[in-house]
This record gives sequence, structure tokens and C-alpha cells, in this order.
Amino acid sequence: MASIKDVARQAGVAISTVSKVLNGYEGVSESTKDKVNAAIEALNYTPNAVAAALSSKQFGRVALLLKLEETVGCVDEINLQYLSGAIHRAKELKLDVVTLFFSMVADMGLDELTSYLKAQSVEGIIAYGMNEEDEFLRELIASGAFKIVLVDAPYHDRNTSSVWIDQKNAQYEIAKKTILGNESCTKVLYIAGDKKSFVTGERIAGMKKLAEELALELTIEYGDFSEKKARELTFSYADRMDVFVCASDLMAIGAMRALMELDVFHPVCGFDGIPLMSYAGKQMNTVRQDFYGVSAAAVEEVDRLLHLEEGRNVVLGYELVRMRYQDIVE
Amino acid sequence: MASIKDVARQAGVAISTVSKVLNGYEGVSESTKDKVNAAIEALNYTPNAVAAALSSKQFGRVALLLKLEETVGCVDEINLQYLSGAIHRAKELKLDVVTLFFSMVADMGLDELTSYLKAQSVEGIIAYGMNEEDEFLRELIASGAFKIVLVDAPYHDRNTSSVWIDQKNAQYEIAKKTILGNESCTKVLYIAGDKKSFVTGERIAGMKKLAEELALELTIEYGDFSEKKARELTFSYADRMDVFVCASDLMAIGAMRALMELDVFHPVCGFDGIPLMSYAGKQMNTVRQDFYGVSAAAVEEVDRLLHLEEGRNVVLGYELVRMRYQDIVE
DNA sequence: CTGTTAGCGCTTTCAG
DNA sequence: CTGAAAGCGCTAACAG
Repeated sequence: MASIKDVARQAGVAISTVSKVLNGYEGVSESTKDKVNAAIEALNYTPNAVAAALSSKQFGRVALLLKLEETVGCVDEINLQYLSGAIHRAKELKLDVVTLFFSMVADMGLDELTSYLKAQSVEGIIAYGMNEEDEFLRELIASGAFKIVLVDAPYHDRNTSSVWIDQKNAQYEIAKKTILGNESCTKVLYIAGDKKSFVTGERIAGMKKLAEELALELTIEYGDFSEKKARELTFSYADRMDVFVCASDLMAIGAMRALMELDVFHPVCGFDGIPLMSYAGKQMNTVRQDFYGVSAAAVEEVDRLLHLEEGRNVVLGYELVRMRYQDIVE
Repeated sequence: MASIKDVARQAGVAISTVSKVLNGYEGVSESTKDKVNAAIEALNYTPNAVAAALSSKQFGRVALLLKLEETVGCVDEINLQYLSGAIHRAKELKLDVVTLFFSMVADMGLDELTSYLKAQSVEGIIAYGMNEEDEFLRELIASGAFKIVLVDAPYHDRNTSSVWIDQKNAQYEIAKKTILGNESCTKVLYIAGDKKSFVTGERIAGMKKLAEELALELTIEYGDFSEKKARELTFSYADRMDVFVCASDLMAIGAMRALMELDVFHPVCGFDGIPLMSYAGKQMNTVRQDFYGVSAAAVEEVDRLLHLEEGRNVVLGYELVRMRYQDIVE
């Protein structure tokens, strides 16, 4: 591998000059810049990122902290989209990413985790799906040792930003669309997610707003993002409700299945917009979240935090869709 | 962050001595070793991996090269298990992993890709699900620039190993179990995967062996791992066959659905053993592949290759299972 | 057994 | 505008 020294020699300039053009610093004449670039080209030179990191003490490394739920395989698609979005954007921003799973760090203490990450030279962390119970993440934030971006959790400070879509409004809109799209829907069962997830509260707020606006009779139950629970809830509420609004597609499938078994029709709507729904064999309204885009935005945000000390909330858009479920996967 | 220098000072020894105990080299007396360890403890010191890598020119970094099929979300679970297995094992072996997707590198030339990876100080690559069409991977192997482990592709040389389960025998056994477990199954439709995947040929070989042994009438069709195609094939062969052996769970679901629609019963078996099957609402035999374990083994193998120049084929075990599909996800 | 020393490849002052 | 030189934190000969 050619090194910066080779490039310098080839171009007939000093190493520091090469470094300057490499990093796009000003104060290099066009002519030398050209010479350097020619040399880089000729030698097929790629800077050694490790050496650069050591020298500059800027590692630009961010850890992606993912939660792998063993029980529900259907969220894997979401996680993979998160990963894909983050990794692609990180490549563009020339950030280095490492993927970690909660299970790897859950049993570490704060000190151990901190030095583990520091040793890996990570400076930033993107945490997906943190919830109220994740005490250690809270400590990590409080320690201020890292720049952190929380996806789907509402907190920000100097070193911490949050990135998510407007859950409240999305839930409001998809429910509204579903309810107004069908006649005489006043009694609404809202099957919420799990109590500890931050998104749950936001979405409930959206439903309450809608209930007030349309004078609905709103009943709220927690389905814990479980198809089974949603199914059971639907069974027990089927004869008392007009419409079933669910906080996830998976729960919406559970609700639909219950209604099909009972052989009654009620509108159902979901949330997430993942192709998992292909297996349900029906159509329904849902909110398509751009997990890839959210994750890419999180990387941008962590990049920003790496340079500025100024966390913030980033709220992204979403899309209301009517999913056309193929019954069969092609 | 404390550096090796601080540790040396604290322990009253030279930095090279600290380095030696850090790396477990011999030739350090117990007493100084203790002093050094005490200093490390006291200062809560963690070695800087970047500096170590630069200095030793051993980066121990391996890239995981994954293929994300946009069309079929159901393989996401497999990919995530691959990732999880690799990342966990890599942590234990103190290897550094980066996750890459084929889509990120597909449009690069060999030189570009090589220098991209070299710049990232990648020394080893684990490629998942490479198939015959992946020309550039073939070139990468030929270039000899990296230590490569292929998962589910049968090739090895000095710098390349392969890791997979015994596809032929697994297919043989699961089909045998299914066929012998039901009466008078002689006409067998084998719905294979896609022609370009290496596993396809292996599995077909297993079926041929079985057909010979049990004097079966074996018909082979390619379902391309598509639920839809498997379903169509099943429709058209339903009245001519006794049993439907499929090269993936997803195709097995397609076959089962077709049979259910036709309201006839024939035994069906699948391959993979992923919970996706939960959605089918039936039971069937399948081969449970331990994707996590395969991936962990691949990391071990790349670690071995990093030290030895001696690729090989690693064949792992599998399990025949009868999946109990919950119809509902809890 | 222990310490001294020369780098790894790059960034970054600071003179010229 | 350009170049010389001092490290970043660590490893690895090589002396002692």
C-alpha cells in the first residue's frame, strides 16, 4: 500500500501538503493541488484511516446499539433497515460504524461499558428503541462521555439528540383517515403498544386528540405489540366496537384475524408499514415509517453532535398508506 | 484516558514491559507483572486499540458482507442471526467487525473495493450467501488480498475457507423422515431453490441419493425460493404427487397453501427452521439451521486464517425438527 | 528479565 | 503558499 510519503515524493511536495489537500484545507495553490491529486491517482493511494485517527485523535466512530427481541422475529426487518440506513449514510459521511447489541452490553456496568467503548474509540452512539426501563442507557447519557442519538425516545441535552417521526400526529392521521373512510365509526378500541415504550404515550396522545375532535368513544388497551394479545382484545371487544386502531401492523393482523374468525367486519388500521403484512391477506391503512431514512438521519445527527455541542429533537415525516398485501411472497 | 505511559510510570517500569504483560508475552517476572496489573487496575486503563493496530500493523478487522434482498423480507431474520453470531463471537475473539452490504460495494471495481477495504484496515471478509453470479467476489478471492470465509459457498484455497452445514445430507434426512413418516409416498416433487445458489445443487444431490435409495419417482422443479412459484408448482403437480419436499420454509408455506386451497392433503417439508413459519398455521418437518452458530464459526475461521495460510472447508451440524407453529405471535 | 529506541502513517503547529 | 518536525499510543527489535 502506498503511503502519504510516497504520494509526497511522487508529487514532489511535502507530506504536510499532501495532508492538506487530502483534508481539503485551504492555502494550497491550484497547481500543487493538481500535482498531488495526480500522484494520488497514479499510486492508487487511499489514506490509512487508522493512522489518521490516531494522529488527529478524532476517530469518528459511532456505535449502533440495537435491541434484538428474540421472541418476535418480525421486527428483524425494521432492525435491518435501521442498520442499512445507518451504514450507508455513515459511509457517505466517512464515519466508521460498529454494530452492537444490547445483549452484549447489558451486563456491563457503566464504567466497564464506557471503557469498552472508549477502547474501541467510539465517540458517538445511536441507540434504537430505548425505553423507560433502560436504566443503563440513561446513566450513559448522564455521564456525558459520548455523543448520543436516541431513535424513538424523546430526550435531548448538550450531547444528546433524539430522532423520530411525529408519532402523535401520525397516529392521529391514520386513525382519522380510517374512521372517516368508514361510516358511523364512533366506538373505537385503541390497542396501544407496551407501556414502557416512549412511542406508546405519543400515539395515545394522538388518539385522544382525535377522540376529542370527532367526539369518539375511545377505549384504550395495551396490546404490548403482541399479535396474540391484540387478537384476544379484539375478541372480547368485537361486539362493542366499530373500529380497531392498532399501534403496530402485527397487532392489526391479530385484530383482523379475530374479526375474520368471528366473521364480522370492522375497519382496522395498523402502524409501521412493513411487508410482514403481506401474510395477512387483507388490505388496511397503516403509517409507513421510513426506518432507513430515520436511521440515516440519526447518523447525520450524531455527526453533527460530534462537531457541535448542541443536542436537539429531530422530527421526521411519514406517509399514510394503504398496503396492498400480496397474499404470496414472490 | 490513561495511556500506557501512565501505567508504566505508576508501576515504575518501562512501557515495553507494560506492553508485554498486556499482550501476554512471556519473559516478565511475576512480581513486575503484578505491579503492572495493579497500575492498570488503579488507573482504569484500557489500551488504545487504534494505536496498537497502527503500530503492529495487525488490525484484526473483518468485514461482514451481507446481501439484503429487498423483495423477500423474511430472510431478514436469517441475516440478523448471522450478524448477531458474528458480532458476539468477534467480541470474544477481540476482533473488530464492520458490517457491509453488497449494495455498497457492487458498483465498485476490484481495485476500488480493495483499496476501500484496505483503507478501513480490513484484513478478513466473511461473505454470506455468495452465489455463482457474484463475479466480483470471485475476483476478490483470486486477488488473494484478503482472508475470506464463504458462508454457504463451497470454495477454499490458501486464504479462503468455506463454512456451511452439510446441505446434501440435511436435505436427504429431512426428506427421508417426511417420506417414511407417511404411507405410500413414492412420487416426490422436489421444489428446489434457485439455480445460481450453491446450496441448491447440494440439496438436489441429497434428494437424488434418497430417490435412489427408496426407489422414488423424483421430479425436480426450481422454485427460486419464492412462495408464489412454489404455490404454482404445487397446484400444477398436486394430483400427480404424493409428497412435496421444498428447499425452504417459505416455499413450503406456498406449497401448503396450495394444498389447502385444493383441499387435499399431502405431506410437505421445508428447510431453514425460521419462525416465519409461525404464520402458516400448520406443522411440518424442517431442517433447523443454526445461522447464529454458523456465523460464529465463520468468525473463528477467519481468525484462524488471519494467523495461518491454510483455508479449508468447515462443515457444521444441523437439526431435524418438527416446527410447532403458533398461529399467532405472542 | 527489563529498558531504550525506532518507527507505524498521518495531523498539526510553526517557521520559512 | 509550502515544508520541517514533533508527536498520537503502542509494538517490536535490540541492548543491557
